Amino acid sequence: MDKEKVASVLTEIGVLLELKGENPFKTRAYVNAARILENLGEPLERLVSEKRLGEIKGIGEALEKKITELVETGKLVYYEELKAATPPGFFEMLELSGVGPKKIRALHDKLGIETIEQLESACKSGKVAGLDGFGEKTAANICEAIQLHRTYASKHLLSDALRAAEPVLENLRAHADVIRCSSAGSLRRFKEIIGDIDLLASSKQPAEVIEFFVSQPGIVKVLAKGETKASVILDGGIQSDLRVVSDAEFPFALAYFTGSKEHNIVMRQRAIARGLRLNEYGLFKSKEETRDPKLLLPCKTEEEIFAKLDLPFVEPELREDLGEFTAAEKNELPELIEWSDLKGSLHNHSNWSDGKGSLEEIATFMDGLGLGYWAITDHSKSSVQANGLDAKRLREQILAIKKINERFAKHGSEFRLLAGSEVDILKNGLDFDDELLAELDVVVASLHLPSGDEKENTKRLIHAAENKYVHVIAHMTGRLLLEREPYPVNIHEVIDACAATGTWIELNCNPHRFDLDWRHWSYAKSKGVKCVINSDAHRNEHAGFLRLGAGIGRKGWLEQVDVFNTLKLGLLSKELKRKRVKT
DNA sequence: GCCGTTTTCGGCCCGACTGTTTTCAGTCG
Repeated sequence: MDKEKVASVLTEIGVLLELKGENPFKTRAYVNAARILENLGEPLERLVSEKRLGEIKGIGEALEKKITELVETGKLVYYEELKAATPPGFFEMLELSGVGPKKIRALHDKLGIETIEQLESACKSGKVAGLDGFGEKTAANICEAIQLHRTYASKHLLSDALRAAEPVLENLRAHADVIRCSSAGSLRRFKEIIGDIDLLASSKQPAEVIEFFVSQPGIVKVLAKGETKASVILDGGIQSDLRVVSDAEFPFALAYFTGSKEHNIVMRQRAIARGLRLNEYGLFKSKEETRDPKLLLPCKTEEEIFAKLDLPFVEPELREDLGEFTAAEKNELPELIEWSDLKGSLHNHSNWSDGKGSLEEIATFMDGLGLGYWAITDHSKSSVQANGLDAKRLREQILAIKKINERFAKHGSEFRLLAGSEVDILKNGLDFDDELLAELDVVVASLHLPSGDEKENTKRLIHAAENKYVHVIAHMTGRLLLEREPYPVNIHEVIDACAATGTWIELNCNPHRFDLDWRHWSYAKSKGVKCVINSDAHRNEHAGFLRLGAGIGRKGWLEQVDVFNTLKLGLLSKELKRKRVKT
């Protein structure tokens, strides 16, 4: 069993233990172990066979035994027994807002409820309201939560969350009673999937700001409203929480609510180790929890908080407790890429295949954005559904691009279109022969029809990387966020092959993809593999994806030097030719 | 269930909001 599956079993055990009413710290140990495995730098099988699992902090005797059983036998008796003893409907009930393990347990023990449907009818018949610790209001809230659960999915794409959050933030910023405000949480950390939108503001009149917030246009429902905090559902079904604090508290609250939870725990521990206490209200000279202003070590910004804990500023995208503290202590934090470093995109479409604009329109638009180049990589002939180009049409397109470039040159513009192809990786090789590929400026290779077999997919991708005319492996895993799982592929083996052949890997910045996942870039980087942040544009507006892609690149610790489409055209062209010369 | 340069046992981050409570439990982040 591979580490992703092992990790998901451990996470599920965590949930099962929670439902069982186990010690919450025991629960956390399982969830924590799952996280450790997901971010493992080396193959889990090797750790197991060399009996080195126990050396990892957070994995003790019991977890080592269970993980070993999972890896070696593909199952775990403990997990199966736990699962058999838990009604499957519990998991769905847990997704209801306001319903947690304790309530589920009580509802089951006293009313025998095992499914959402039974829960709904028990609420309606008044049975729930009659229970100890429950009441009319709770029953009504559960009914509403069930409705919301059915209407809205609870996870959202980063791009959707940004689109919903930006106007609200803008309005808050313009409000006279708001001193500072910011997004926080997973949105500020630029996670590819967002649960809800966390917002933070500072003000001397918190109640006024809360009132203003809940009266924003496009709010479907106000879930909760207090003096300093409110939760709403925005149009489109995304929940948004606003917290209002004093301006002195703002940097502490911003750091706290930005998280991640794991990052915060380390920050608190660093404070404790220095005889201080850190919480959302401040950094205090105290050995106990406090918010006594007399003990406060004032900080105007997050930078100052980090400095008082002997650290340089850690960018929000890095705050996942995935190595940022070690790097910060050694003063080795990366200088993260900025989206304005990007000079163009090497994977895009036109109306010659399934894109929207003509070559001329695309060139004019991208030049107008101030970009230096834009590759046209329409689909190859096997992608019939996308109107893929055959060899004849591709050669016509190369000529058409040449003419457009001549016109740009004549008018003194340095902007250029690059002639390319997104060539399909088929079962028996690439969709075009080498002779044609050699005529292109840039070749992007994609696996559009993967098999269900990891070995087969891996082999095909490696084969593509080994072709000296292929510059870039595009959207390596084929995932569609919240829609489709990645196809099975051994990512490390493909990265190794790219390293050996000088092939670049794409960070596809379509917000449904963000593929290759940011979690794999540190490995790619360690192998010296270069990244290309591509918008995979099918219409001109998609150039805006580059901003999102750069943000995901930052999450993957990428710097300008790691990303080849930060190069100016002259240097890029040299790099594009290098692989062909080398082999 | 994990962990330990004070500890091998007793901690493990902690506060706001809600609803049900007359002082707190559950949930959430």
